[in-house]
Amino acid sequence: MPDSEYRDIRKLDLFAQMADDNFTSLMRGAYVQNFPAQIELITEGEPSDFLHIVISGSVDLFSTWNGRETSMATVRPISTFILAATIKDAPYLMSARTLEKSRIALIPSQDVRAIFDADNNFARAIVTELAQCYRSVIKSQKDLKLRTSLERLANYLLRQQRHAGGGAAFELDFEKRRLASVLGMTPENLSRAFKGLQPYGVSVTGTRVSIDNQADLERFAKPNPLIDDFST
Amino acid sequence: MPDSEYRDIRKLDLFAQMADDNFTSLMRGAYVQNFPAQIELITEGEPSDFLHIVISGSVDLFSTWNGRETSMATVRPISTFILAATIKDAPYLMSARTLEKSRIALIPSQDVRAIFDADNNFARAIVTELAQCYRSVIKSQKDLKLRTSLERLANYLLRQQRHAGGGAAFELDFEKRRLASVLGMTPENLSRAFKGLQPYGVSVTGTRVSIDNQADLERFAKPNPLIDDFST
DNA sequence: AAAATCAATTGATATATGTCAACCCGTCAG
DNA sequence: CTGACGGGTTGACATATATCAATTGATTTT
Repeated sequence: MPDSEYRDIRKLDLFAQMADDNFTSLMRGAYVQNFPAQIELITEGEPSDFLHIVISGSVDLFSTWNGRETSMATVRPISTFILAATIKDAPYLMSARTLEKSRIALIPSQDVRAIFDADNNFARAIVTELAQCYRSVIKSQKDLKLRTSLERLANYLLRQQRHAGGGAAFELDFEKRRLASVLGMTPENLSRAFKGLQPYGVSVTGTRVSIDNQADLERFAKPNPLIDDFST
Repeated sequence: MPDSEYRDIRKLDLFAQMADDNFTSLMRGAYVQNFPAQIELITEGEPSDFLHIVISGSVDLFSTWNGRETSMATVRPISTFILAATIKDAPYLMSARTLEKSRIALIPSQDVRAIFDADNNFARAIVTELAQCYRSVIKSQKDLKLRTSLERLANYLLRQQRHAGGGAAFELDFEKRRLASVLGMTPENLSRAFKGLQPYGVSVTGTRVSIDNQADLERFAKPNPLIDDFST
């Protein structure tokens, strides 16, 4: 692993405070691999052998049941996924596939658990990370249960806009079919939802979105920090 | 606080392994109170001043947005809630109200965070607890996104049946209107869903449910451990 | 360039779910 | 006893969302 990657991983909240020895030892056991797009990295139900870190590219976390599939989240550099399964030594609840060519570090789960037992700072960082993950899913759950698909899209656009810097025009960072799945609707319905937001000043061309009437859209979307803020 | 309660709380996974001194110190700062039914204990958005422990009774965790309300979970003795907010020192994402007369212990959040910093066993227990909570919400999310309301009800009944000991007949432990909210549907729709399960051998009288054709119902519900098992 | 592919869109239609109003039936207070 | 209340149910209807089939448009392959 190049030094720059090593340092980038070290900077993650999860690893920043742990003892040098322990971090080095974790990394010594790690594999780093380049994967092409559309490779299934893990399959739900399997034992959690590795903690994964996305170094570059992006990864889709999804789940299936009875022939249906839904996208649960997208992981972008640099962050980890499958932490809860690793810590609990329990089966993966979600599958993961690369969305594009991606570079992934794999840390054996038993190493993570061993260092977790030995390094208190690491253990604390894991608590913070898990609490963050937990709260994110709760927010997503509220989004799903309290809003219609049109409202979910409107709020997603506002979040994405802010994430992109706040300008009136920005790019979707999803393929639309996957955005639909993340938002809990069909691609057809997403197309119609975009049209449904036209009266509020939303226009779309390809992946480029432009919000022409910020106030109108916000009045409709009613964004709420307890659902839409990433940080809290 | 009576000794028996003290010991029951001590037995919780969250507190079982921590040092005696630290547990005692946590409990010394705790308030224990009896609340009548339908009291709002906490309101989403407020700072998380206390970690709550339900000693007896039951508590509904719910959220609201734009005049709508949805039930997120029910907490039954003996367990804690609002752990993630306490640890992150972040606002509550959910509100909580008593469903019946309930006895609740309140531990000041800053005490929890202080002991969390001082007691490694406690910190580890928190990790396990949070990982568990996180995985529960993920399962619930999968349930919501991958299943229709009829399928959610069918699987809920199977879970509840197992929880009640596995016999063909058992009691719902929810008021139906709240069950509807937990399952993400309206009370009217729940009524119809129960009827929709009659062909699979489900009959309901009041809160008593009887599953007359286990195999048929399971064939329809297709329960899956990665969604429906509590433990994993 | 022609053909093949695939995401995105559109229209027609079906299904799922929500809403509203009415009613039933227990419980409880007067 | 009686009337008010509240949860649950039912029917009629409205809306939201999914499904299916066809088309478009862009991109890649041959």
